Amino acid sequence: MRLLVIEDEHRIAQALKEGLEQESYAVDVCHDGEDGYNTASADEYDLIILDVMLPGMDGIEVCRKLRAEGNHTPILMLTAKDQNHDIVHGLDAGADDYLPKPFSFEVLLARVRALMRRPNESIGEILKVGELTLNTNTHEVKRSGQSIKLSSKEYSLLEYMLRNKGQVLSKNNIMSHVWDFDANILPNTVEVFVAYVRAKVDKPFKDAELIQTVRGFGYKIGENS
Amino acid sequence: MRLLVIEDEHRIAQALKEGLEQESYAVDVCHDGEDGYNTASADEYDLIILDVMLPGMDGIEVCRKLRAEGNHTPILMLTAKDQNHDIVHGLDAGADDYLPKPFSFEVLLARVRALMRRPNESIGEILKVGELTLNTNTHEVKRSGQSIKLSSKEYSLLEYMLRNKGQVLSKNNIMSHVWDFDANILPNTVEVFVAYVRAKVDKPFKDAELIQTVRGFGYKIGENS
DNA sequence: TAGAACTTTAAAATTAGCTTAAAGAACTGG
DNA sequence: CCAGTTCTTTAAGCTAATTTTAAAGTTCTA
Repeated sequence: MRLLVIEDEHRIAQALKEGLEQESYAVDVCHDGEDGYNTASADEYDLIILDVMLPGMDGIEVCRKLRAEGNHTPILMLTAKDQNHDIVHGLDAGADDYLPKPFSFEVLLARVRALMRRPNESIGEILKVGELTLNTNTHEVKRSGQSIKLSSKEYSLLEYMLRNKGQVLSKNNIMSHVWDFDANILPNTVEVFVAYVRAKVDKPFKDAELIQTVRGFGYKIGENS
Repeated sequence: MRLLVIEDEHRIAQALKEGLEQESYAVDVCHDGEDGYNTASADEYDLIILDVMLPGMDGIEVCRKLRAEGNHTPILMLTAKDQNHDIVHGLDAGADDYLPKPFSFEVLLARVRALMRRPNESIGEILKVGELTLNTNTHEVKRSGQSIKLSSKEYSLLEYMLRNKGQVLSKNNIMSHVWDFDANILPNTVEVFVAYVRAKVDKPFKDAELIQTVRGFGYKIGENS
């Protein structure tokens, strides 16, 4: 779990870093709002500990900007004692929690744990065609309940086709979307991989063939012709 | 939104009820732990405001019992001022938040709003996959009742995987969540640590291998393929 | 029915991941 | 503060799986 601490007082920042590292968290530190904001939006953290009072851009502002750009990383805000308006503003700016200074490390840790405890909410996008499903999170591919094991390229090919189901995809199109840029591939490679995927996804099942050849144009995945 | 207030001081309970009703929440009140616990487990509330100090069964106990029976209703705990151990115990018992008395109504309202915003059903602090458990509080890791000793990095890696169980995590993803910022690590380091964790967590146990390699994509922790 | 378009097969080339060993860091107990 | 220990990281060799190519076989259609 990787945390970002945005706190201008070096003494506190250092203490937090050390204490949290003791608890086996990976911790990065920024000392002003600007820097903190940039770091937070550039990298994916699991939690941000954010001081309200910061030189330049303050904590509320940092928080608001991160939320505005769709960043949902949990934020624990450190507020000055008895500054209720900080708390209210902070929470309204999208902070998930606050901790009034001064606080004991033990309490901080409990708050951090509580915030980390949130759901595994990753919304697994599941691509489907007929009885075939592909879970983009777990990379699980199934047909009629039966699990299918694909290699990396096979998976990429199938995923690409499913994301464009019903459409006819030319070999060139497939080549440029499934292989990378500098990948000098022959069209035959696509044919071979289509065959591999068919062998695992279509052949073992009696019902409709999902992957269809459109002679002269390319391939298509879909339920019926 | 329906709230339950469990608070023995009638004056405070009444003030909360009125204030919250003003905000158009439906509010029920209980005056002791027993009654509060029964009410909370009988009916489905959207939020429970729970005083720690209660006659009979105290707030911590109420909280623990509700969580034990799988109730995930967000709980905001009211603690006595400067009783840090209350806070820690409360959070560890599964409370989602706390508010030290005395508090302004404005702050309470902000906390209530924040909790309501939060996705329900936050995961407990014990992470599990099959027979494997990891206690994020004590850092204890067990499989089939047997205690397993992990180093700090090994622990971090396993925790991260468990928090994202079922999902395929690329080496890069793992690198950026388990190691910090300036950590220049090779992907091979991840491979080595996965091997270490496997050696302690999977190898000594005959049953299913929990940590799976998804060739070309990364690693996944989960019960079955 | 000839030729283009696709399929299949099998072998060669490449790569990902595992293992091992050893160097360097960070702790620990005296 | 130092020596021994444990933990973290790198590097290199190995294996097995995947990717790619090439060539021979089929099918379709004009």
